Amino acid sequence: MDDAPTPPKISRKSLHAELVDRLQPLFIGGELVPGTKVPEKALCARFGVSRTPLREALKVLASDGLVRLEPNRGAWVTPVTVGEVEEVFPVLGALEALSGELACQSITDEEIEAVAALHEQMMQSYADRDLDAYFAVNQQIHSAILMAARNNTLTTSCQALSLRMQRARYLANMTEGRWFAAVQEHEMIMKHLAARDGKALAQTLRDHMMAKRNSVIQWLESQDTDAEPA
Amino acid sequence: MDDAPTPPKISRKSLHAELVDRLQPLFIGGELVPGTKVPEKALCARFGVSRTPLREALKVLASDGLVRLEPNRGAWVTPVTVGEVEEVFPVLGALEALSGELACQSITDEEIEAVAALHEQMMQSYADRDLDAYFAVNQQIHSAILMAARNNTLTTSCQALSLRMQRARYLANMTEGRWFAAVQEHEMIMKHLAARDGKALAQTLRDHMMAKRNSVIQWLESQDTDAEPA
DNA sequence: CAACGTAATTTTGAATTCATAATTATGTCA
DNA sequence: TGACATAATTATGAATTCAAAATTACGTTG
Repeated sequence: MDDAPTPPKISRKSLHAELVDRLQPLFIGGELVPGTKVPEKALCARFGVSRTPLREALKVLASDGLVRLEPNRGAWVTPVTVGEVEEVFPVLGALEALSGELACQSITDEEIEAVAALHEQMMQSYADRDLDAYFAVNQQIHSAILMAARNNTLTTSCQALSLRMQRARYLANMTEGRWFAAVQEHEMIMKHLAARDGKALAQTLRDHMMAKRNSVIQWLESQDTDAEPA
Repeated sequence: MDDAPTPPKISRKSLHAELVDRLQPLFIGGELVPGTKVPEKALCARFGVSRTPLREALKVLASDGLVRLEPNRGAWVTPVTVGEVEEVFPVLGALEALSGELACQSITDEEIEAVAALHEQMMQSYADRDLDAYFAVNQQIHSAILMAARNNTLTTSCQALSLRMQRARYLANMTEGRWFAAVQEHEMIMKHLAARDGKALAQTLRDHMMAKRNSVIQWLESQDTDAEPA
């Protein structure tokens, strides 16, 4: 039957790029723990590749800030510090604000409907108290807005920074109060997007980011004071 | 005398990082021409290194958008297209706007004086019609504001994008009118910074970026119509 | 037995090697 | 001569190898 009229992929991406994609989830998922060493040898074995492409991938991840390369001492998973979080969120806020403004200029009615559908789905996840599902859909919404901004550079920059913060956000169990507030912020986001009010959407997204920032920092600081006096 | 009480550098940075630093100027300086192939072999010979660290450096530069890696076809210098410029400048504008806002919150009187000195120097370069000096000091001013923002992530993101645009900006000979306008924009920037008016500085920096964007695009389009009908 | 110094081991960084893909050169035939 | 097919060459991607650095293990001495 399928005598290959379409080669599954004209050209598989190079090994190091594949590895970058496969390693990222390990950071988000918490398998690679901030502050610990990246087990080069184990990862080579796991993915069945030699050290050359793996080390190339680590260089790229290092330039994205996910790992830190210490000369002659290997690669370490970048620790999630209060300082880092304080730095990254404002930048992310500025970028998301821009994405909101641009999205309002270019988004189609169909795309707005699609975001609205995701929004409803997220509200359902909130009602169900399903945090994993909530996070996943939340991510999709921000992604969809980014897509509607029609700016690939912006998308790339956002995603790189977002990745760094996601490991923190995933760990940081939201409080009930913060979760409720986040949901309300998303109602606003949806409203401004539907009205194509770029200025308002930008400001709401920026505020949303800063609120997330505060939430994560609060959690980080509570962790510090919990763990320190052991 | 100096029997090494301080080793010049506790540890030299790794070869690939050194290469990244040494390759970047070749992009800005125009030695590596947009759209052409990166001469891997020649660069290895030039820097006296093997292909491994050079290829690692190329992976990093690719993730910064300076080169494009085509599987099995090597590395190509990313072409400077109208589309790219239209994408990057707004992002750069958002980031510089943030840098202005943050700088106003943290900058010291001494730092303001230092920027003012650079500003005067730039004005002198303008009076002298010394474009190279003007560009160099201009770069330093933006850098100083970024430094005053006290946000390393922001600095890194800005510089990576700025690098991509610099090759275009360097090529794009400013018109007399544009140069005059840029100088006036810088007068505003200086004024708002001295007054620590974050909002106003942010807006001015954003406008400044968009004006640069238009200038570069205009030049790019004039190039297209010049070159195409050969 | 604690602190230090030395040797063995492991890990890292970078050069080299090797298989494969792409490009160029050469030859053939209409 | 020009279009195509095939062979030679070169470039690329990734594994392997090797030297140097760091870490660990061990033994010595006070």
